[in-house]
Amino acid sequence: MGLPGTHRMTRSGEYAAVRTKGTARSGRLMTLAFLADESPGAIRFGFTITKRVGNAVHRNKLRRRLREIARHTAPSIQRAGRLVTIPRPIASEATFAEIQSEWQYLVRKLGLLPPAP
RNA sequence: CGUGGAUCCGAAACGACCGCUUGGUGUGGGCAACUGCACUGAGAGGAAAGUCCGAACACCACACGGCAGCGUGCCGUAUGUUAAAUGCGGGCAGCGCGGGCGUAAGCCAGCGUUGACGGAAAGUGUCGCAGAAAAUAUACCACCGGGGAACCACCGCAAGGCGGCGACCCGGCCAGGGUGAAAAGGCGAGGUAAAAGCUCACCGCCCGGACCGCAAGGAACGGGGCAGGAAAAACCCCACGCGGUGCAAGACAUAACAGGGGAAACGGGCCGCCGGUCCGGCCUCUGCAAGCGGCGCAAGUCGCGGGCAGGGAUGACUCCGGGUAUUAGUCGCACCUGGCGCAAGCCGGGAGCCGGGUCGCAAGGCCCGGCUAGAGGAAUGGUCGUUGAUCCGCUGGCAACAGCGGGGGACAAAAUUCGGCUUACGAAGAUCCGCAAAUC
RNA sequence: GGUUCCAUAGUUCAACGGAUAGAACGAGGGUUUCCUAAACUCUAGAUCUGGGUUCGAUUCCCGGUGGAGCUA
Repeated sequence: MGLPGTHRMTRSGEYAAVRTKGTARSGRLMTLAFLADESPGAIRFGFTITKRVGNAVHRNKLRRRLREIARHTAPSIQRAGRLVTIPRPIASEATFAEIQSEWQYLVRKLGLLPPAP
């Protein structure tokens, strides 16, 4: 899994709820969707990597990079909820720094982090 | 030297920081499930891929009979506990190369290469177009022989005669007919009115076959005028093999009725169908028996009842593309109150490798010990730095190459395990072999 | 993971192993109309890919690619 258990999303119902009820922000490389939880708790992350991205090796690589970014950013996010990341196929060709900066930019647009100084 | 093929090796290296899954030990929390911390070990491939074969293993009733269906298909041998498969050797057939013999048809040996390589004289069906004809060899054109209307020429006064051409009829009849992927033995001679294996020589072919070979098969010799085109990756026939389903198989958590008979109307399973059979249910009988009640001081006896069903609170889980309504199942804890059941939990350790012992001449057999990835919205990683196989650009140089800059490894990731097959794949290296040679 | 199946014009479907691979809708051009629609007419356009069997392959066989269904 790559993330502590409290930060995981494991059921397809959760993904569906976030995509239909949550608010989404799109960038050049990916789309982020967020759904706030009523009760307090930790932020939970999910990743949807479609087969259009490539074969299993490329999908694994991309998911691990996104997971690593989320792992480093998670302590800064105070709100409870569920956040789904859906990258576009071109994201597999981007560098780690490009993915990281866009992901954090989209997270700020969703109001989960204070604006960049 | 170049180039091609096969097999093997190999799958960039090192470091720092931050993480994930999991085994063990210690320790803390919790009733438990579980969870925190510390230390220590393990953590993708040669194809993990495609899912094309096979095996292990598991369950279904240890696996019944027939039909259907599916698979395999030259021979020997080795490896593979068996299988799938692979290696080696051989046979036959096709193609290519050059050579020898022969007037030629053709034959002979050699080298290379290819072959899903049982059967087309068991049966059914197919062979478009073209062509006279496409599988029963018939009709047609043309040819040859006989008869011969009409017409023409000649002779004759005429009747008529003779000759030519010849519709048509009878017979010969497959040698010729520019087609086609394929045309029904070839070639030479004889033969004939013209022809034809009609006859003969040679060659080919078919049948039998001494003998050789483990076998596939080869073959001296003898016989036969020659039938029998192709395709079975068309149906099919023959031989051999196959019970079904796949880890989403399944197992676990003491026990919680047993046996006989009947009916043949029900359900399920063994295989897709039929037969046959098994299990369950139904009816009935016998035995045992929880519980309740009556009688009895008691042992006991009589009757009812009945052999697994019902309800509730809370938390979580299973399931779900979305919505509404409703419901089911499971787990832990607390309940009557245990069990059953269970998709949650847990197991799924099988097979392989290494070492030792022992038996054996050996190949190898047996025993013991150790090692072994176990994830599951799916771990095995992320970032940075150094080095750099190779590549790109620029400059210099005839060239090898040198300098500077850039980029930085191919294909592709376990999902029960193992053996094969197929497909994908960067660089370097190792071994063997071919692109021939020799003889007649 | 396992298992079953499919692939033909832009789309939906045809085609005993033998035409120039056919039809409908769609597309483009033309006729008609003041213009459009409708109608009529013409045209273009395809066998997923690589081998094999066969005289000949969309069809039969074997690899590959892509896609779909079933299975808790």
